[in-house]
Amino acid sequence: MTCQRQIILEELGKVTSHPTADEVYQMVRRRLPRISLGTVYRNLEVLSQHGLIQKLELGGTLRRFDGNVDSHYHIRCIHCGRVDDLPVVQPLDEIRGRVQSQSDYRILSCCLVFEGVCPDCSRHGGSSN
Amino acid sequence: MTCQRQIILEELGKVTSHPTADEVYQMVRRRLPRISLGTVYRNLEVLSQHGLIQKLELGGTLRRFDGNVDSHYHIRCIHCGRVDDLPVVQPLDEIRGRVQSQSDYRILSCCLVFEGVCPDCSRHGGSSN
DNA sequence: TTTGCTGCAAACAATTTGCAAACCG
DNA sequence: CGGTTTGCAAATTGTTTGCAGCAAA
Repeated sequence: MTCQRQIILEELGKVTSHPTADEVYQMVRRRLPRISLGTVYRNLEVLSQHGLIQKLELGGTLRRFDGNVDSHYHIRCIHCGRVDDLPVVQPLDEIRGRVQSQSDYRILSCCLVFEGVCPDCSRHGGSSN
Repeated sequence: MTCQRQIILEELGKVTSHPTADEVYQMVRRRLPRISLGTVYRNLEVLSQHGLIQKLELGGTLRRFDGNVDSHYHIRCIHCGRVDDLPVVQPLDEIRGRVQSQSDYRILSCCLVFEGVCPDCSRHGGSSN
């Protein structure tokens, strides 16, 4: 656990915004101005493989990262790209168990992803990215 | 509906393999040797916006396309990247309704994505891509 | 001294775009 | 004709990699 890795983890823990790799880079750079984007990518990868953060691949172009490793749902705004957490209305483990019994894959994980329009974009007619 | 667009749609309807854009390009090229990859991308986009096909963003690097537009689950093998359909153990509309009542997003769609190891990769110890 | 990590820059892969010609209505 | 779509090639975007120097064990 290098200093860079530690700080990346800390910064991710501070926010609930599901930042992209580049956003993490910007956040971390305030504390480590000389860190490189490559290092950020490498450490995000290592951290997620150790289960300390979650790598989110929710569609849209960008990969995002989440300091909250508990299993939960996400929703992405198709207008602005913002990603939020959703209340869990049913444990995914339950669905996963039922699917597992019907599939000959060995299931390792599952995620439930919603797409929609966030409150801000609904209000403003949803301009921009 | 141009000739190219028609053929792309037809070819997608023939398979259940969730091909990538490039795989669609290879399929279509057998019938239209002079079609370009750019045209394939453009038409896949148009077709999915008109709800004639489904664009899948299941994680992993590649975007995939599905001629089956009914709402269903998918599973992706983390070893070989193969994508299969799964038996639906609970309608997504039901979960979606429950989430909608708790969220201030306007929900447009949702998808349930599983990750695991496919039977082939399980057997062979799961080499390769 | 070996091992792993960094910053940097170049490489990559998937997708998108600009453009002139071809096509369609 | 006017708008759309095409093939082609070049550009863009997000991410990964090679490498030489550093730091820690």
